[in-house]
Amino acid sequence: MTTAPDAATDTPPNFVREIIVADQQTGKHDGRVVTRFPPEPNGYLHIGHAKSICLNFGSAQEFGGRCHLRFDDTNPATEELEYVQSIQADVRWLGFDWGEHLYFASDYFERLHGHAVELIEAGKAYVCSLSADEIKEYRGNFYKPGTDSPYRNRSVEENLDLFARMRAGEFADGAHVLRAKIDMASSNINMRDPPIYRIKKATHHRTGDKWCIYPMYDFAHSLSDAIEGITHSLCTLEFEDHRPLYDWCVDNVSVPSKPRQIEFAKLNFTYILLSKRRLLQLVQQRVVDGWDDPRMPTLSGMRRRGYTAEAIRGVCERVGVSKHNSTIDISLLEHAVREHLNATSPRVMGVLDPLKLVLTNWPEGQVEWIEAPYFADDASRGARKVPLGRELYIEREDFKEVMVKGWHRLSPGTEVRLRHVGIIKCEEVVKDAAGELALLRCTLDMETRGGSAPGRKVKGTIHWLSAAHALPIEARLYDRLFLKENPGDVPEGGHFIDNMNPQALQVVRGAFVEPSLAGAAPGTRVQFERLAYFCVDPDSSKDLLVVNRTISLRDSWAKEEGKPAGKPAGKG
RNA sequence: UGGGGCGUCGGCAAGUGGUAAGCCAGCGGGUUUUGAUUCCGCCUACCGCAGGUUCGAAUCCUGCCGCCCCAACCA
Repeated sequence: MTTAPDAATDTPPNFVREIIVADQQTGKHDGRVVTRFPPEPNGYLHIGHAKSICLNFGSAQEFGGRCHLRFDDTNPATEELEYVQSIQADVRWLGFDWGEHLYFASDYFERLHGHAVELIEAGKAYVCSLSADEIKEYRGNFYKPGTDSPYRNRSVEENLDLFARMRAGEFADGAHVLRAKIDMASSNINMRDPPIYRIKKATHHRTGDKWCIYPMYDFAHSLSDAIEGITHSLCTLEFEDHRPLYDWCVDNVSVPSKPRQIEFAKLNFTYILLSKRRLLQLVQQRVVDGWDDPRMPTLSGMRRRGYTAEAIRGVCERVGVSKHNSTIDISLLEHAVREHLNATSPRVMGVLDPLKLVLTNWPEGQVEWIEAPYFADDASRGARKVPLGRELYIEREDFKEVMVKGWHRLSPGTEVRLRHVGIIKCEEVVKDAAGELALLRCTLDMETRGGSAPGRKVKGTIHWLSAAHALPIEARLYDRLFLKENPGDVPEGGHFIDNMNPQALQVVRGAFVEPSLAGAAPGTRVQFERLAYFCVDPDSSKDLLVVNRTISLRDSWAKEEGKPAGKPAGKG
């Protein structure tokens, strides 16, 4: 009994992999592994889908199989071409490739229809003319078995005729439905003669008006899997009750293979909402700026925000695959994002809230271009030149007029290091007429140029910009979209939108970045040293760079400062 | 009054009869020209509860308890 793949891929073992390994060992499906990712094109993909994508494509990859991308487009009322395009882009961005295997359930409409006829001919399906309400009534409930439809015993001929006329468009929506004849007394309500075809006179985004009857999920999905030779059909937990019906469909129709449905728990995160219905509301009510708003948990939103595919794949891997309904701590996602960005983002300097600082002993008009490496620990990864002049901007937050214990940035009379430059001392604090802090006058210790000097030690290093060269930017600071750990937890009479974080987006104008970023392409990711990771937004123009804060750096000082006092403050 | 799942550290999650991995979070410390990164420690879980089988059980059996899903002509 060996589960060798684990060690090789460094991914934790899980029950799905175990099943596949066991199937390969027993020679089931001749050892082939064919999976599929089957989205309905009725919305954008979000991070919850990422788990399914990684599982399906990942399993196929791992076992030398293939994974199909199949659109489950059987409900023309909710589906759109825009979604089929965005879904493909997102799956590709995540790093997966379906090769030739792009399919649509709608491509099987003719064939599925044939299988429906096959069922009718075998006496295993019938046209039911009860209304939706009546069908519901006849279905019974959890405790009461259903009762047979009065149309259950229509003759094969009549069923065939009726079904043909349904297809021909002779009847209005809802007039008839084709039902599988299974067992109205089953303890599993899905088996109580489930409808498998309904009349829906709607234009389909691919088949247009060719059809006015459409197959239902259970029938279309199971047979599509079988038609494609899917071996392992991975879906989420809520479909467990559907498995008997899935198997019934495959077993009662002449399809070339017998796939196995396996259910796993879907992904959930604290502070994130992954309900398609609700995400759609956010978009439609314009609470956000679209599906790709960087505050959205959609793959397109996260991409625009600066999250990387590697990070998202990484979380999916760490999270594992099980049958528990679980909610992952959002910090795991944040960790994965920081981890990858830390390893890949060039460091540059940007100032979000500028405070002017004058180096009084720096000659007026003199500019020095300092060579600064993009990665402090690896010079081979490149460098850029940063201009240094007499007038600088530093982060307002890095100056405190009144010292506090533990503070090691700038204060009147204290020293701090200017990154890549040397040690400066704050000699004078200048205020404006209104008494507001206007600028700092400092001196640069020329003995410490470069940043260090024997015997000199300063605890703080701050970032800065040459005022004359600083590039104006618009910084969009993003934060969690919801304040509640479970955004879907809404009090009586409340709305989930009430749980939103009004500060989830703060637009900062009047921020600056070093000139090396001039003309940076949208999608460029960098770290603003000591602040956060940023990503250049497509809204940027030649006049104004727009950057999105992907995620802030961890900040143990802020945490320290925010701590409640250990003991009552001393008096006096 | 039904059926289907699931219960292992704060959050995930390994473990499949031999005496509880790992990750995230949290806490403490070292290094550091990012209070970042990194490194080193700590986080002492009686495995939902109660019985039973066994030399030995998180792992097997029984009974409870708790949580999730299911009664669309949605997927």
